[in-house]
Amino acid sequence: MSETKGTPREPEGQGRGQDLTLDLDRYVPAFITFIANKLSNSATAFYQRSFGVNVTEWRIMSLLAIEPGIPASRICSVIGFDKGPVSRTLTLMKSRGLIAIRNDPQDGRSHSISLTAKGRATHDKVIVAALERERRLLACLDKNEQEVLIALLRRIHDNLDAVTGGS
Amino acid sequence: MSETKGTPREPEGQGRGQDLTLDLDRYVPAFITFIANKLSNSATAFYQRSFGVNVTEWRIMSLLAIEPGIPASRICSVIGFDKGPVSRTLTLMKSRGLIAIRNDPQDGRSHSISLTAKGRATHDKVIVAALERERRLLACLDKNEQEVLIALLRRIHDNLDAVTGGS
DNA sequence: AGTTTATCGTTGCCAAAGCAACTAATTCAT
DNA sequence: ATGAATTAGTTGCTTTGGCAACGATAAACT
Repeated sequence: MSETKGTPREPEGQGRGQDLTLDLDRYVPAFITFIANKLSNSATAFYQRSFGVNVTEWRIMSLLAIEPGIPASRICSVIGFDKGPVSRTLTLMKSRGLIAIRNDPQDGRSHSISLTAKGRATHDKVIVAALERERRLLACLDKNEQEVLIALLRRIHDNLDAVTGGS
Repeated sequence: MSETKGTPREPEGQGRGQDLTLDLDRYVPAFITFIANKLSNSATAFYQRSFGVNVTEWRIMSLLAIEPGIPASRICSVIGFDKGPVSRTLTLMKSRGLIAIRNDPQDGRSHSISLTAKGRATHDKVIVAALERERRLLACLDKNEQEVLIALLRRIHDNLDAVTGGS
């Protein structure tokens, strides 16, 4: 308010002086958090209602379809979740017959996790809905813009240590 | 695995047939969720330790600095949170002297919320750290790429109804 | 070999946030 | 003007997910 937008030096966006504020139309952490929360909430509601799985379970299933036989630690690092919730979710999924957990003969601490036939069948249903949801989300961008977005997000993803590590 | 990557029709990325799987290197919802979770977790840990506020409190403060005197409903819609947690957080912030809540003389249900001097002082400290965190996050992109990312995220943000609404 | 150290996973505990039910207040419709 | 519908915010309940402590196994270092 006290700052005139009349000098649009391209990379400005905040007031200088004593009334420094965020520009919420350009603040990336807020954007990403907002989008992610809405996506996860609506995905859980929809997947739960339609297929009886929540988003976390779906993410685990989608990874197990790609990399069968992985241990829990691999799931944690790929989906970025703590091992506590992952362990609990795996226990639940096993009890529902979605996954099989075998001991790793090489390492008594580790396990080999994979989808059962039932888990695979559920996966094959959910993935159709998941891809359709992504398609709708990205429908506001043309094909090239989608590629640009994916490339930029991947670089941000790979740069997260710059924020989460050294604080 | 059963699909040869030898026919790279640009917009492929998934196997066809019975072993349809996600391509996690190109699946936007997973990227965004991963990034958002890591950002929020590390932000809360850092802001809590350094300034005694969590990320939700910081988001509310940053909005109150921009739009003093708004009601809670406005906070909910801008930060994308449910009114329950927002109400509880506001109560806590008031008890700590960060914000003032006055009754709206026009509407007995509504309130006018604003930062106190103490809240403003905290805001002015946190924002420096927040901008520095964003700077580090985006340091892997050049200035133009950052602009592109912001524009694309804004369009995704504005398109969320396509996924959260009709399903 | 034996002791330390590191890793995998489980569990207890807690904070964060959504949903639903509710109260109070306002607006809308007759 | 009065009853119906809407809206603002509070509160109870539940789910989700992180952190820390732990037990069990494996690796590393004398």
